[in-house]
Formats: sequence, C-alpha cells, structure tokens
Amino acid sequence: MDRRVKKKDDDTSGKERPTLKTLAFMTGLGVTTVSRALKDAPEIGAETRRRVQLVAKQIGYRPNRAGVRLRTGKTNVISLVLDTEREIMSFVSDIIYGVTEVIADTPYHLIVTPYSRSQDPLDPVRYLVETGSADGVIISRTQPNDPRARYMLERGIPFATHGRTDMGLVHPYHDFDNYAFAGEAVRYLAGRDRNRLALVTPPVGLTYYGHTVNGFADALSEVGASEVPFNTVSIDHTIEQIRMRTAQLMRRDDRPDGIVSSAAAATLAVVAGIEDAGLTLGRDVDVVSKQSSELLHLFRRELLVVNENFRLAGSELARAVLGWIGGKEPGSLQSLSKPGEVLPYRG
Amino acid sequence: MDRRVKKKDDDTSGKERPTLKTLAFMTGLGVTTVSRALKDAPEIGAETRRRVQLVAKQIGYRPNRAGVRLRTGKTNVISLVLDTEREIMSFVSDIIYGVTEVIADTPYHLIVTPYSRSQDPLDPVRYLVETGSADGVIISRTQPNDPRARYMLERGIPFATHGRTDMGLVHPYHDFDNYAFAGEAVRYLAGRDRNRLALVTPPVGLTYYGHTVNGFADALSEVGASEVPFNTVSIDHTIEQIRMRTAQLMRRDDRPDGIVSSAAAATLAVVAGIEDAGLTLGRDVDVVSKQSSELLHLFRRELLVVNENFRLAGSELARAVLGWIGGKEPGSLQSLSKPGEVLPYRG
DNA sequence: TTGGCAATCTGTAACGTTTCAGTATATTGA
DNA sequence: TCAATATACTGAAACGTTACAGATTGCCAA
Repeated sequence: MDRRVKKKDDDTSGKERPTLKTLAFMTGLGVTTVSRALKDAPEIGAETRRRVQLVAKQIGYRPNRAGVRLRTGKTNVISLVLDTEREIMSFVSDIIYGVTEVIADTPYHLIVTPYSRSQDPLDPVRYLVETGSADGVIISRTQPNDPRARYMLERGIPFATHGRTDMGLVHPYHDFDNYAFAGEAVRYLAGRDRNRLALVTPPVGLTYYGHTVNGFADALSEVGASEVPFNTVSIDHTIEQIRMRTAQLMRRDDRPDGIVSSAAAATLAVVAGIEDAGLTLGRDVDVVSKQSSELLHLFRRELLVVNENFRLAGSELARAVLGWIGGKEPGSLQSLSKPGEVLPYRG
Repeated sequence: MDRRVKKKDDDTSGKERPTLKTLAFMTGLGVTTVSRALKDAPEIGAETRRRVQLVAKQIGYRPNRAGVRLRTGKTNVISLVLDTEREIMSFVSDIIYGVTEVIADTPYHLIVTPYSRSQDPLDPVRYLVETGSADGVIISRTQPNDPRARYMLERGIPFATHGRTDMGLVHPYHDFDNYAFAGEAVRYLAGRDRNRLALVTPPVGLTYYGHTVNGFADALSEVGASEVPFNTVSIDHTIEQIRMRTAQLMRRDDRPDGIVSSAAAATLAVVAGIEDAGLTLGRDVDVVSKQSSELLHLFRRELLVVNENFRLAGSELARAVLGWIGGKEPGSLQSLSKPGEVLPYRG
C-alpha cells in the first residue's frame, strides 16, 4: 500500500548507466577510492587499482561528462570556429575530418562554432571563453594582428590558429607555406617563358595574403619577370566577380601570360574568364593554382596545380591544441607545411 | 596572519561568472525563486519575475551547461553523425552551416561525431545514446532498413535522417526527391532526342539509390527510351574508377547518348571518361547532373544541371530534430525537397 | 474566530565527479 | 616500547542546477 518512490542506492538492477557509486558498491570500496584508482593515483594499492579498472571495463563505465565538467571545469571539448560564408568548402570538410581523426581516441568532442560576415569575428571566441564552453579553440582566417589570438592569450585559453599571426606573441599554429607556394609557381611559370604574371590573392587582411604577395614579388624579381597588377579581386570574391574581372584583364593589351591562383574555386572562375576573353589556357596563358582536392586536372588538363592538404592541417591543429592543453610549450606546437612541386597533368 | 582560503558566498567581487547564487544574492531572493523566475514559472510574482530577469540580463547571466546537464540530463547538444570517408564535401560544409543557422539563437551546440568505413555505422550512434551525449541526432546515408533509426526509435532519442527509411516506422526526415530528379533528367534528355540512357547511381544500399533507379526506370518507359546498364559504378567510387569505367562504357558500340549523374564529383569523372573515349560532350552525349554548388557550368558549359541545396537540408534537419525534442509529432516533421528544373548553361 | 486556500517564496537534496581533510592500520627508527 | 611515518583507504563538501516538500502571508467564506 505504501508505494513510494524507489529509494536510491539499492539500484543493483544494472539497467541504469554505471557511475562511480555503482563501481564503489560492486568493489566494496569508497567512491573516492574508485575515482582515484581509475586515474592511477599513487596512493591506491596496486591490486585494488587493477581490480577497480577491471570491473570498470567489464561493466563499461564511462565518466559522466557533466559531473566532471561541473566539478573540474574541464569540458573535454574542442571548438572549431568557422566563418559560415567565406570558408572554402573543402576546407570545412577536410579540417573537420582531420581534427576528428586526432581526437578520436581521446575523450574530446568537437563542436563547430559558426559566425557570419555580419558579426565581429571576436564574438564567437568571446562566447566560448566567457561561457567556458571549450578547453581549446581552433580558428582560421588568421590575421597578422589577430584580436582573437590576443584575446585568448590574455584569457589563457589554449588555442591554435590556421595561419600565423605577426604580433610578436607566441602561440601554436599550423600554416601552409604560401610564400614558398607563390615562389614555386612563379619559377615554374618562368621556366615556361611566362614573364608577365598576375596573382589572384588570398583575402586582403589575412596573414597569408602577405606571405603570398611577398613570395610572388620576391620570385618575380629573382627570375626577372614582371607583375601585371590584379588587385581588384581576391579568392573571397564571388565566382562571377572573379570571372568578369579576369575577362576584363585578359582583354587588355598588357594582359598577363601567366596567372597564379590561391584557391581552386577561384581558378575555375579565372579559367572561365580567360575563355570568355577568347583566349586559350595553356597556349595564351598558363595558370598555376593551389587545390585541396584533385579536381582541377579533371577541369582543364592544362592547369598546373600545387596541392594543399587541409586534412593534415586539421590534424596538426588538433594536435597542437591538445598539446597545449596537455601542458606543452606553445612555441613547440607550431608547424609549417611545405608545398609540393608544381604538377602538370599526367595522363 | 590567518590567511586562510577565502570563504565562498561572500563573492561580490563580480569577477567570477555569475550563477544563480549571485543572482539570488543581488535580488535578495532564494536560489529556487531565481531559477523559476528565469524560466517564467507561474508561481512567481510578475514583478519579481521581471526584476530577476532584468538583473540577469544586466550582469550577463548564462546558465552553467554542466549544472543543467547534470541535474536534468539535458545536454543542449545536437550531434551530426558523418562518414569521414564517403560524405560529399559540399554536403559536409553546407549541412553544417544549415544546422548552425537554425540553432544559432537556441542554447544548442553542434557536435560532429565521425565514423569511418571500417566501423559499424551503428557505433557512433550507440555511443551518443549510451553516454547521453546529445539531445538529438542527425544522420545521413540513410538506408531503407536503417539499424540506426531503428535503434534510436527504440531508445526514444529524437533524431532526423537525411533521406528516408522504408521500415514502416515514423520519424522526421528531410529528403531530396530523387525519384523526381531522375525522371526530370530522363524527360529532358528525351526532349533532346537522347534515348539510350545510362545512370550513375547513388551508393547501392542507401534509400535514395532505390528512388533514383525507380525514377529513372519509370521515366524511361514513359518516354520510350531504353537503359544502357552501367552498374559497375556508383558515386561512392573513386574519381579514377568512374572515369575508367565511363571510358570503357563509351567505347562500346551500344554506348549511351545520355547520362544521368547523381553527384557533381562523379560527373567530373564521367566527363573525363567521355573525353578519354574521344567523344564530345553535348554532341555525342548529353549529361544531366545533380550539383550542390554552382561549379559544373564552369567546368563544361554543355552540362545540364539540377541543383540540390544541402544548406536547406541542414536547416530542415535541425528544425526537425528540435521540433521532436520540443514535443512535436515526428510524423509532422518530414519534408521533401522538389528538384528545380534541368538547367542548361546560360551565358 | 477559524479553517481553507491561493499566491509567493524558500531550504534541502540530488545529479556524478574530484578534492580536502581526515582515519585506520601497518611499518619503521631509536 | 613508543612515537613518527608511510600506506591505503574514506566521508563530506562543493561545483550549478532543478524538483520536491514545505513555509509564510494574506484573504475570504463559514
């Protein structure tokens, strides 16, 4: 008649998810001991430790994330912060996979934190830090003087940037060597007797804009070629804009005979523009382009490509953040990926 | 001399993140009252409610996720489960952005849960459910008899599938009408006097494989065209495989004069294969392809395209899961996106 | 006056974890 | 022998939240 709610603690039904209390009951130990045994604390007897760990494995114990997080503040979350409007498509996909590859056998989860063109890029980062939503952050579209990096450094939250900064501050990053890329591209074109070159730049304001432009300029003077200015577009522009402006450029008398492009999508537009102007790729003009998936050679065999591996970038960035969280020196968590050689189409 | 650790509760420094206790102290109310006032509970006086909410807004109070999660089990997390090897690149990017668009003004976070070819696709879902890591799940690559959907239905966790199932079970989904797509493609090709048609299918085993194949077959008999079997590839195959097999196909005497392709990347390979065989797109053969970004017309103007909007899919899926979590009927959260018309290139 | 009731508000416990401050027992050194 | 110390373990408190079971007040009907 007294059907009151079942008291807790006598829950041996095994249906609920096991907690430390479950383990404590099963092993006859205290909750504290179990907790310490699981994390190999030194003050626990060797046999007890083994016993607890065995039982834990047997019943498939997994620490409750909310419990840990509430108590310790550790979220076991890495956040990837992305611009939902300007990020390269394959970048998003590959970098996510690269990150997940690395965190797969860790307790970390990956959350994607978006922001859009209209917002301050600092907003999402501020949100993450203020709400303590992540143990580590990965950002892209890095600027030489990046307020996000500065902010996170101030607040002491581990992060890694895709691309470098130039503020005299040390933090983990992964970057592709765009200086080398632009240089290689120019030298390759020079080797084909192209000596009036134009550059489709990265977005103005991002650090690798500078790297690319410098690599381009330095190599130009090295090989004695000249630049045909093409400052009206960057790879952030729409396909249509790039196409139109390329067509304009290619109709001029002083048109370039070689173009270096910093992204595959832009290259599609550039080629369209070239053809709009009635010119032929490979004959009238050569184009060297970065790409992150193997599609440009399907597009036009005459294209010359350099591969950039975003999946690798994702892995490196994840490793860097985890390393920092794990106490490594930020300065030791920086990596630069060298471009491979310029590849013409091979049957 | 007695510098013991600062007792809690007298923390008016305002430097720490505010909690309910902070609010309680500031308003002079009890923690319980504050909690209820913030969620508009009816037993709180109108003025008190307003007062609490005002103060909360002023000091930027945000509920601690770990606290809520521990107490209620609510994670405020949606998980997107992805195959890290076979998912279409633009799919990943766009669907993520679609989802984040919808959850942007909710307390939800998006976590990406990956699995790879070698694993059972059920693994990640089981993990999510068993560890209670998400309030809702979105899966793709849906099968007619999908163990993941069945499992989640059994366990009572809200989810939505990209693509339909066919198990007689009701659950939210969003799907593109691939039956209609294949039909439209066939009819369009028939209108151009193409009547020996081949189909580059979706991955065998996924639900939309069946839809596509049926739409193709039904339209074929409707217009009196015939099928050139091309069962050796699907869009899951590599670029190289598709290219090679297309070339083989196109070298045969009974080659098709029209091809319908279910994905843009496959289409690039198909076109390469066609050209490998010495044929010309638009003259010897027409190709109708689905695409999710506007690049096929840059690739070859002769291509005929139908657009599929993955960003929309992401939004719809997110809306569906949130709807289910919010108590709506799963049956009312299903949507089907009709394909637009077949588009030839327009200068 | 009393009891009942509605309207507001409050303290306590609990979610699962880790940390702090122990306790109990065995071991060591002198 | 006794105290000091090392070893192995433990209960209670706390993280921030919500649910439960009251408590207090004022008002009204009987």
